[in-house]
Amino acid sequence: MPEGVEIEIYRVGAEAALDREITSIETPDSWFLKGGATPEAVRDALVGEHFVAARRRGKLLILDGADDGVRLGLRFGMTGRLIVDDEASIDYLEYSSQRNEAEWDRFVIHFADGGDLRIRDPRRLGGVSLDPDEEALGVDAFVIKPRQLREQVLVGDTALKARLLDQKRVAGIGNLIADETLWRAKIDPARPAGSLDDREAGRLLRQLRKVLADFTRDGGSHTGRLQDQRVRGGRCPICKADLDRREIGGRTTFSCPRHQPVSG
DNA sequence: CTCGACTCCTGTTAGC
DNA sequence: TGCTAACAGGAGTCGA
Repeated sequence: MPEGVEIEIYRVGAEAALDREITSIETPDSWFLKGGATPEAVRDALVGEHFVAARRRGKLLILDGADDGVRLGLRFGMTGRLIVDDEASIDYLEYSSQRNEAEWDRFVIHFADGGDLRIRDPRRLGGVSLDPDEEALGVDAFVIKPRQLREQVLVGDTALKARLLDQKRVAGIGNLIADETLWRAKIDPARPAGSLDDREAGRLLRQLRKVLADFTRDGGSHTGRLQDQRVRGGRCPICKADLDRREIGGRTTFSCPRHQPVSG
């Protein structure tokens, strides 16, 4: 599913859409427009415009227009894909359909050269907004520093995994990245976020960076070593112990009771 | 302010 | 075989 890793891949793909004149906007699904945006407002803001930058903060993809202040925010939910000129940056998305139907196009930008940029999202959990609130998101997971992790994430009694999924504290981590990172760092997901010692905090950040790099290289958040075993009856890829399956932070959570002991 | 519970969405899959 | 219900999780809202 799209987590920060997929959005980064989308961002690179979106660079192909820069510096091209926008001639029309298709909004076949008005539900997909968020933050009070209307089809008319989006057209007024974008037609005749061109994008000059594709940025990412967490799971939010931001396209900057050439005019001052014009920003388009793209969200992909758990099943949304970005397609530029009929080229999808990512073919496979966990939990999404393996089919590829044009009827799932929720938002399309047409360029003067005949190409286009579109969001194809079967489950409609993504969305498009004008002038998204970037500051509502925490520091991006790809660049978070040890001190920021300590002060913004590793605090309080809330389960560590719930903290990692809280986009206001650190942006870009979804369920699969969280489970893989905690498993590799050998830390129990239910540990109070503020209970980690310095060694564990260091391990967590080191593994987070490694997971993000590995997943980006391998093509998505479904490429983790734990992924195949994130099913009922799954076993730890290292020690073959039966994995624990719990709900933490409102999300299904798999962890190894031997490699991720409750006490640090 | 925090934080858990609930809700939204729909393709896929397990189970009868 | 055909149907139903459960499941997946990102993000917003709400109430304690």
